[in-house]
Amino acid sequence: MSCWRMSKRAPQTARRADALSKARIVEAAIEILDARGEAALTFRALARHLATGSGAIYWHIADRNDLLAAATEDVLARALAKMAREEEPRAAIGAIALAVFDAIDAHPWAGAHLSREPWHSAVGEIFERIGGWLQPLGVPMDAQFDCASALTNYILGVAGQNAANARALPGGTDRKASLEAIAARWIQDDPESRPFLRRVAAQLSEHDDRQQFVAGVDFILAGACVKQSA
Amino acid sequence: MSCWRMSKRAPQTARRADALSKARIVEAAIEILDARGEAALTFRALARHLATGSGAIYWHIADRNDLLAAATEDVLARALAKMAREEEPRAAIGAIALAVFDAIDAHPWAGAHLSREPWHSAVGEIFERIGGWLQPLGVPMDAQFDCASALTNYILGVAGQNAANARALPGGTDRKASLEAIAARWIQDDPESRPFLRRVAAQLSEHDDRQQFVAGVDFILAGACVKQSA
DNA sequence: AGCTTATTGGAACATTGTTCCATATAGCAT
DNA sequence: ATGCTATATGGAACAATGTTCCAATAAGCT
Repeated sequence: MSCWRMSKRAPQTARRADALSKARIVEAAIEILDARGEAALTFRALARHLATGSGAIYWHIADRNDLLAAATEDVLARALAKMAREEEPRAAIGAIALAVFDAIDAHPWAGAHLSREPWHSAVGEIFERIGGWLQPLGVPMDAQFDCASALTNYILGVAGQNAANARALPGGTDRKASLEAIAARWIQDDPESRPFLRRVAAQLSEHDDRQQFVAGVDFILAGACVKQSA
Repeated sequence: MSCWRMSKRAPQTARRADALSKARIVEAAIEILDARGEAALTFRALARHLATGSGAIYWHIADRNDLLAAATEDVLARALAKMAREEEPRAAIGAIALAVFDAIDAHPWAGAHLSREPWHSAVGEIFERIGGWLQPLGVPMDAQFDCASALTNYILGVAGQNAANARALPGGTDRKASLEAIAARWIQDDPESRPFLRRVAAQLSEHDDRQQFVAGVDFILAGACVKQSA
């Protein structure tokens, strides 16, 4: 109800040296999320980490979703800010996509949140940054919106999958073995079935996610450039 | 612990006319999911719907996730089965993609589940069906795996977003108004900021999701066909 | 100094998925 | 028919969670 700051000014003067604030709460949340995953972020764990009670936390944030959104914003804004600047359109778009990919690879819970809430401001930022390069890249005017959308959808899709993988393969699990197990289940028993999967099974268990991600971005860009202006 | 059927044969003879079974439970779950969304699928609601107790349900399914997976499998298998058969590669891939899109549009919770568990057997089926057409379509051999992956990622990304939209805009909400609100938040106040988003804001709030989805598929396919064989 | 408001900590609540268990039923052997 | 055993059922009980509530505190203002 009475959320953060209905007062006139921001509370410049801290209550104590370690006073609570949205920023400090988000920081603590990110620590927990990175260390032990999304399921470990409970209000009790967070309160313990901050040496306070859950009620105090609710004074600064609206609810758990608000907290996850703020943590996601934090992580993505930082990643996009310290991105290398590029001059050439294709390289620039690739750099943006990879910055997002790497941020989500490092913080899979953020990817899960973006998939769940695609209207998050970070998505707007990604959409804008990518969209701005489509004209210089030579994507026809009437294809630019669809192209930016396709790229955003693709990036969010990969984000969600990375988050799912991180959830399923917590550190220490043998990635290759897990992928082989999935491939085996997909291929099924019948030796006639699923010829395509059989053919690419080795690639499935050995491929590099990051490299494959870039390949997908390149497909979309190449396809959008090829498109004839109507 | 003792999951379904450790007995020698399947229980051919039903206990009662309305005996419980995994199929009946999944059917009831789908009814609840379609009618009132994913959050409404609780074991208590399900037990009430089936006029039984939650313990009885656990005899047939492992846990909530197993139930969602089975419901997703059901819905997607049905959609892929009754798909129109196509002869031409591009049309065939489009038809597969649209069958998945439409199934998830009708059952957004299934999209959410697929995003959360990309190793679901339905994803294997989609991957295989699409992959099988890439050779006839003319996608270079060494690009086929990446192309099928990109398409699958893209489809799952859109699936997740559709699920999120359905969660945020339950029937009756004005879609256009909601999209305009998102666009306004994304564009921010500063009239100089976000030029691309400003330019496409109208498209953002008026576009057709299904048509835009197809455009994205076409980009990926066109891009994959253009790619030079290394 | 007193008063008001912002903030805190933790108890209490409602709801969830899941487990447990006492009971009932069907099929089978005798 | 009659008991026996594995299968199946219904609902109570449990642990965990997000959220709300509230009494107590500390800061800033007059």
